[in-house]
Amino acid sequence: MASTKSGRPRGRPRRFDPDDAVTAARELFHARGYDAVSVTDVTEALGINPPSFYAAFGSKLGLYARVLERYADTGALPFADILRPDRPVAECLATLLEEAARRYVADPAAAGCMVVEGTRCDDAEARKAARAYNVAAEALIRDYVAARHPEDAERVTDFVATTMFGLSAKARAGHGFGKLLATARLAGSAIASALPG
Amino acid sequence: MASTKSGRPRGRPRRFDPDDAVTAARELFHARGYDAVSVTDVTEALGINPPSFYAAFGSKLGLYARVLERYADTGALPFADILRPDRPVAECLATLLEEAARRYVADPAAAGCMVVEGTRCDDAEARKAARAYNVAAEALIRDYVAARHPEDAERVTDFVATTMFGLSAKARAGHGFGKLLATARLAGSAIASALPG
DNA sequence: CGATTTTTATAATGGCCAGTACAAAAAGCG
DNA sequence: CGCTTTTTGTACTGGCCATTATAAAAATCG
Repeated sequence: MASTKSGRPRGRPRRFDPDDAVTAARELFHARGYDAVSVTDVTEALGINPPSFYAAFGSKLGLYARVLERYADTGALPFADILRPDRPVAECLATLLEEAARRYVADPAAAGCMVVEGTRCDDAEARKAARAYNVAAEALIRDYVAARHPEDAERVTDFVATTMFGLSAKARAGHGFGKLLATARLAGSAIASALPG
Repeated sequence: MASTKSGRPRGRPRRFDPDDAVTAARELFHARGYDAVSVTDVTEALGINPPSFYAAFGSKLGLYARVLERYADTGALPFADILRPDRPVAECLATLLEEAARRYVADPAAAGCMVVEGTRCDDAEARKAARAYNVAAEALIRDYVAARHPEDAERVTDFVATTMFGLSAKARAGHGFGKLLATARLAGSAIASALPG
C-alpha cells in the first residue's frame, strides 16, 4: 500500500515551497504589520508571480491566517510551559511578562508580538483573525489564575494583558531589553502584592 | 490705528472655517487613526473640495500636525494639573493613570489616546510627529519623578508610559472604564511600592 | 468700471493596491 | 504519442490613494 508515497501530484510542479513562503511572509508581517505589507512585497520576497501566490493562499488574508497559525505553533510565548500549576501563580505570571520582554526584542527587525500588533491593524478581517488568537491566549491566562484565585482572575488577567500590549508597543518603539525587563518586573511586583499568598 | 480690525483680506472669501476643519479632522483621526483616514474622508466630512483642503493645510500630514497641536492644547491629559509638587509622587502617578483610563473611554467613537495611537501608524512622518508629542509627555513625567526620586525616574516613567500604551490599546479593543480603571489601580499600587516613602 | 487677489469647482494625474484573464509550460496518465 | 491536470509568466483590471492643473467665481482696490 505505497499510495501516499511521494507520487508526484499530477500537473506542472510548483517552483516554490508554500511552507517556506509562510516563513518568509511571517518575517514580513511581523516586521511591518499586516497593513504595511503588500502582496507585491510578498511575491517579490518569494520570487514568484501573483497568480502563483493566489493559487496557493487565496488572498492576502489567507496567507496571514497561515502565518498566524504558524506563529501560534512555534513563535509565540509557551504559555503551557510558563504557567505551572506547581508554582505560585504570581511568580509564573511575572515570568510570563519577563519572557514576553525577552521575546519582543529578540529579533530587532520584528519587535513586539505579531498577534498583539495584528489586533490593531486597519483591515477588519485580519484584525478579527489576530484577535481570535489573542482572546485564546488571554483565556489561557484567565483560566490559569482562576484555578487558584478565582476572585482575582479577571482583574489580574486584564492587568497582565494590558502590560503585554504595552511591552509590545514599547518594543516596537525601540525600547531595549533592559527597559522592557524593568517594566515587566515592576508589573510582576504588582501582581505579587495583589494575589494573596 | 484700526489696522488689524477685521478688514476682509482681499480675494474671494473662504467658504469654510479652518479651525472647524481641524476640529472635524481631529474626530476622524482620533476615531480611525492616521492611516485609515483618507483626504477624501476629510474633504467629504467638511463639504469642501481637494484644492481648498490643500490650499489651507498643504497636505494630509500638514493637517495632522495641526490636529496634534490642537489635541495637545485641549484634548490631552492635563499633566501639569495632575503631577503636583505638593503631593506624593506615587499618588499623582496613580491619578495620572486613572485619569488616562477615564479619558481613553470618554468618547466611545474615539477610544484611546490620539498621540499614543499616532506613534504606531504606518506613515513615517506622521509617526515622527506623534512621537514628538509622546516624547515630550514622557519627559514631563520623568522630570516630575526625578525631582524627588532621581534613582527611580527612568524605571518608573517607563512603567507608567508602558501602562498608558497598554490602556490606550485596550480602550481601542473595547475594554470599558471598569476594566481600565482596575488595571490603572493595580499599576498604581506597583508604583507606590516601588517609590520609597 | 477694470485690475488684482484669493478661493472655488471640475476634472484629471500618476502610483500603488488586491486580485485576475489568458495562454503557454511542465508534469503524469493511458 | 496525445490527453488531462496544474502551475507558470505576462499583462491587465478597476479602485482608491494623495495631490494638482486649469479656469471660473467672488471678493477688494484704485
